[in-house]
Formats: sequence, structure tokens, C-alpha cells
Amino acid sequence: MEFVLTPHPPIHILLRSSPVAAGTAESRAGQVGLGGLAIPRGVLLMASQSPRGDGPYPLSTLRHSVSHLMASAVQSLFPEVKFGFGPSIEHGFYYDFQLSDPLEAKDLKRIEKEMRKIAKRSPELVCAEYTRDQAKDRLARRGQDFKVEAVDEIPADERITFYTHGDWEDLCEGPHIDRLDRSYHFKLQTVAGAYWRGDEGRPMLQRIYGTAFWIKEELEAHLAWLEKVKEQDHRRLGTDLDLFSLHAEAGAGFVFWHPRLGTVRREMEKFWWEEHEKGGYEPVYTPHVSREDLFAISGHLDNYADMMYAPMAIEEIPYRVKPMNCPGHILIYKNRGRSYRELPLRWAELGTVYRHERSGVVHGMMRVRGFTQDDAHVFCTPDQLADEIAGVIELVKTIVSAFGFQFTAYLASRPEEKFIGSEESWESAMKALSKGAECAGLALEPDPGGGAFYGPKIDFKLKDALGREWQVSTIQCDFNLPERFDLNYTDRDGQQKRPIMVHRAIYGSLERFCGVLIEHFAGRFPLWLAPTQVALIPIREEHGDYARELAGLFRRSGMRVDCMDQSAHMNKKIKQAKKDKVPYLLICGEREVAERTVTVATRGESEQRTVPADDFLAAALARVAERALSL
RNA sequence: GCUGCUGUAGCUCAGUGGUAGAGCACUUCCUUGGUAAGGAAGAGGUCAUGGGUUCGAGCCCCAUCAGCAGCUCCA
Repeated sequence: MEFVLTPHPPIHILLRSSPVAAGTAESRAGQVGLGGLAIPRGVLLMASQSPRGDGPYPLSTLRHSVSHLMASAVQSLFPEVKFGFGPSIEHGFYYDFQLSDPLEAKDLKRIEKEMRKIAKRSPELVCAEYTRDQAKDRLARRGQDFKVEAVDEIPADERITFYTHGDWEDLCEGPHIDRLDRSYHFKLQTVAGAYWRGDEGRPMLQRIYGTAFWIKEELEAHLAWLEKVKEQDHRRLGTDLDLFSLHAEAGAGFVFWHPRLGTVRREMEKFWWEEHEKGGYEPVYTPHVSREDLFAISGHLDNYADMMYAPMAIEEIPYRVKPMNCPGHILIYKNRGRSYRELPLRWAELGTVYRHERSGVVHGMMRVRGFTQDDAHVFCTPDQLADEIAGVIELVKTIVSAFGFQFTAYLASRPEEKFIGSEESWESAMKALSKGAECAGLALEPDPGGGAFYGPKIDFKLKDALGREWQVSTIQCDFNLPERFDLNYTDRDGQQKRPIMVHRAIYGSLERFCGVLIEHFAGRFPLWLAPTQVALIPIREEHGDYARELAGLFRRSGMRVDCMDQSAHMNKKIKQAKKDKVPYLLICGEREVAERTVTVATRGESEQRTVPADDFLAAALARVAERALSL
């Protein structure tokens, strides 16, 4: 298996005074080292055998304490500051501040300097308990409005504690390290805006992110990792490898697929259709533009008008660009009467949809305004529902794991506000999803309130190079659209009954999945996906005929070949082919011509081997046929 | 949408109010080469766009567009 994601460097979890004694190294690390947050993909966690085991507290405690240190430094530099929250997070910590002036990069340097100054005085971190009124009084006297509000939200049965060092005091439940001059290493990283309490309607504070480690080398390794991961960013690779582009002239959030990525996508689609045909799906195609009424019936207009592109009037009738494919599939279903004998119907479409995402959220290929869903709808009877869901889960597993991905699955329940349909229908849909997952042996994380407005769903998420999660696959149970569109089938007993719809996507969006894929492979696509699979490199011009002959043979066999027969130095050709991350470079010189062989330089390997050209071709074709991930 | 930052050649970036720069990539010529930079010459930019200040703007101000980090949101 080739190198995939750049793994996060090892972190020594220091457990000496850890309150948690039992469990595996990994679970302990998850609890005490990373604050109970998800362990990022590729992070290797080890119990402590640190050569400098002088850190008697978990990293999350250290980082939380360093966030206090930072806040006290900000207070001493900007006395008018008001404080928000300042927790430890997955890779570090942050603290939110309200200040009259924006913080800049150079302020971070000043703050770091002040932090070292304060730590040098060796202040102890002292905990004190207060009553609710005392606490509010202490905070109100210092004008800490946000903190006063925070006191109000502490449940009645919880202790209210403050942590103090020097002249700094903060409402905080702890725990903390004992003294701030302990040996550790920190760095302030970025400043960004964040709403107070995560609420768009409330003031925006300035958030400083930073990180801290007990061991200097680990801090350095972490920072080096962040740099390294940038090279895997799909936007960077998209430019370097000539995969895709975005254009101000076209508008934000619209992806232009270049030929090389077009090739990758076509292979993804081929694979997808193969698996869907095996799974009993049939292709459908629906228009990109429909009368607005269609989306009024579906409820999209009520719930998502602000994210739909504005109507266009054609002969005075308003039309909309489709934000979803389901109403189109429903029209096909409704086109004639349906019998129970036909169900389940599984209809699939690579349907391109347009949604006006808010300007701040578009991100490379991951979050865009026009994208192709690998959409399908299953129309089935209530009896068939759990089996259908289990079947979709199996298909998700087959397709997603073919790319070497591991996913996390979430069960998303009814949203608190925007939803349609009865409570009973939501409940039975939740049950069907749980049951389907159980049949397929899929573990589900809860996602309360995360459902679609028309029904609950199972979402599958993948991580990008930085460990940020992106939703790809989704399975959505829908009792509501069949109701709204008055869908029916004639059952065995002659009665008209309501079918259930399952909406599902596996890649989710071709754009997003491909973006995650680029990062996952760091641009080194497996053979079956690689835009160029083989580069033929003749050593001298006189070997060009042989290279061209092989190129023709390989192409006729279905391989994607770059025959580099220009009159350039072979060093240059090799450099070019390696830059393009071509899986196999085939060198053709005097010996190879004479023996009808090729010398194969495999991507990621230093060893080369000389093999008969026909043998190489047969082996490569076999690897493509099995969609192997390794070369 | 919000807060902050950014926008100079295909890419990476210099350029603090007075004639637009470098490296790599590209083109041509020379080099006929056995595994990641052979040599020379050349071409390439309304300094994101639109206003403003100024004798003069890549540089200062305003707006718009786009990008980046984060927050919020994501059928």
C-alpha cells in the first residue's frame, strides 16, 4: 500500500497523575489527552515513555491552562478586554475576546512575549469556590458581561469555581496545571472571528488559536505537520496537477473540471454505475429547470427559498434551477399507476443541482454552488424499508471502501424548527434507519436535530488532509414527500397505499468526494483512477519508434498513456512524469528495444525492474480490472 | 452572511508615491542524453475591477469581485 495521508506525528500522552487508570492506551488518550474529542485520522497515540516525562498533566489540561495564560497576557496588554470562552480543543486551544480594535499577526507576537513574562513570575493556579451571587458580583465588577451570562447557565447543582493566577481570575471548572512556569512549549497560531455562544445573532468576538506541548520536539513536529499537510490540500494539488480550476468570471463555487480530473471522474462514474446495476438500480434523467410549482409542492420553496437560485420567468411562468433531484424522480413515479409487484423501484441519476451557498462557506471542491449528486431514490413498501436501508448501507460500504476510505456514520434526528410531517412518521423512520444499520452491522453516532426537513438520515463523513470532516454519503428516510405528492401503489388487497421514499447518495457530491479523494491520495491516484497511467520515455530519438509502438498497443488495450517522445532530455521527461505523479514510468532504450522489454520505475519505489513489455501490460491491465489501490 | 487577512507573469514571491522585477514553468536554438534542474536567447503583466486623493498611484482612501483562516449555515 502506498503512502496515503501524512500521519500526525506521535504525541506522548503523559499519564503519571492521570485520574484515568484503566483502558487501552488509545482510549485513555482519547479521554485525557484530547479532551474526549475525536482522535484525528492517522494520529498515533502512545502511552507515556517520554524521555522527558516531566509533564504530570494531560495535554488537554496543559492547553487549557495555557489558554488562561494567554487570556491574562491579553488582559495586561489590553485592559478593556472582555472575555468569552477559552477551552482546549483537538490540536490546541483558543480563547475568545471582545476588543475595540482588531488583533493582527504582530499582536500575537506581543501576546506570546507577555505570556512568557507572566509565566516567568511562576504564578500558581489557584482554585476558589463561590456562590452564584458572589461569582456574578466579582465578574460584574470587572465588566465581564459574557462571563456573568455564563454563570447564569451553570446548572444549580454544580459548583461555581474560579481559577486565579497573579492578578488574573477566570470563571472556570478546571482542571489546570499547578504552576505556569512548568516546562512546556506553546505557539499562538491564528486569529479569527467567532460568535459569542456560536450564535449568529450575537456579538462576534475575536478568537486566538494556539497550541501547546510538554515536549519541544512534539510542538515542532506538529507545526511541521501542518506545513506538510498544505501540500496535500486539494486546491494546491488541483493547480499543480492541472486537475480543476475556479474562476472569478464564472462566480464563486463553480468548479471547472480539467481533462485530467475529468478522467478520474469518468472512472468514478463507471465504477458507480457498475455497482448500481448489480444492486438493481435503473438509470433516469431529469431536467435541470422546472416550473417553480414543483418545488412548492415538494416544500423546498418553503424551507430553502433563500438557498435556491432566483426564479426566471419564461412566458410569465416562473421556473427554477433544480436544487434537488427528488421531485423529478417523483414525477416519473406518478406518471402511471404503480403496483406492489413493481416495488421496490430503485432509480439512479448523476444529477447536477445548484444551491446558493452563503459566500463565506464555499471551499475549493468541497463546498460549492453547483454540484453533481450521485442521487437515487428507492420507492418501497413499509415492509421493505429496513431491507432497502441495509442494502444501501452495503452499497455505501462497497463503494467507499474501494477507495480505501474509512468513514464515521451519524444518525441524524428531527430538526427542532424546520420540519414537516407527523411525529409518528419521524419515529418510525428513525426506527427503520436504526434497524437497517443494525442488519448491516453499522455503528451509528448520534446527531441530534441534524435531520433533513422531510425526514431523518444516516450521514457518512470522511476526513480531509487536516482532519476536517466532510459529509459524503447519506441515506434519508422520507415519509413526507410521498404524502405531499400523493404517491400511491396498489397493494395485494387492491387498496391504494402510500410508498416510502429513501433518498440516498454515496459519493454525495462528485465534487466533494473527488476533493477528499485528491487529499486522501495526496494526488497519487491508484492506477485505475490515474489520469495518465503510464509514461513511456525513450532514451534517444531512435528509440521513439519503439515507444510509439508500445503506446499504440497500450492504448488499444485501454491504458491511458503519455508517450514522451519529444526531443528533450530524458532527465527532463522523468522530472515531468514524476511531478505529474504518473504511476509507472517505462524507460525504453537500446537494451529494451532489442529485448522487447521496458524498464519500469514504479511511483514511490526506488527499485526498478526490466520486464517484457507484454508482461507489464498484462499485469497493469489486471490491476486496473481489480481496481487495486496499490501499484 | 459575519470577523480578520490577502489579490503584482502559468506557479512561488520581491517591489513604502516618481519608467514593472526575480526564480521556476513556457517558446526557439545548441546539446543525442541510462533515471528529479546541460547551455544560450526570447516571449509573457490595464499590478483583481471600478471610483477617489495627488503634479504623479502597484503602493494612500472607498466600493465591488475573488481567495484564505475561523464562526454561523449546509435539503
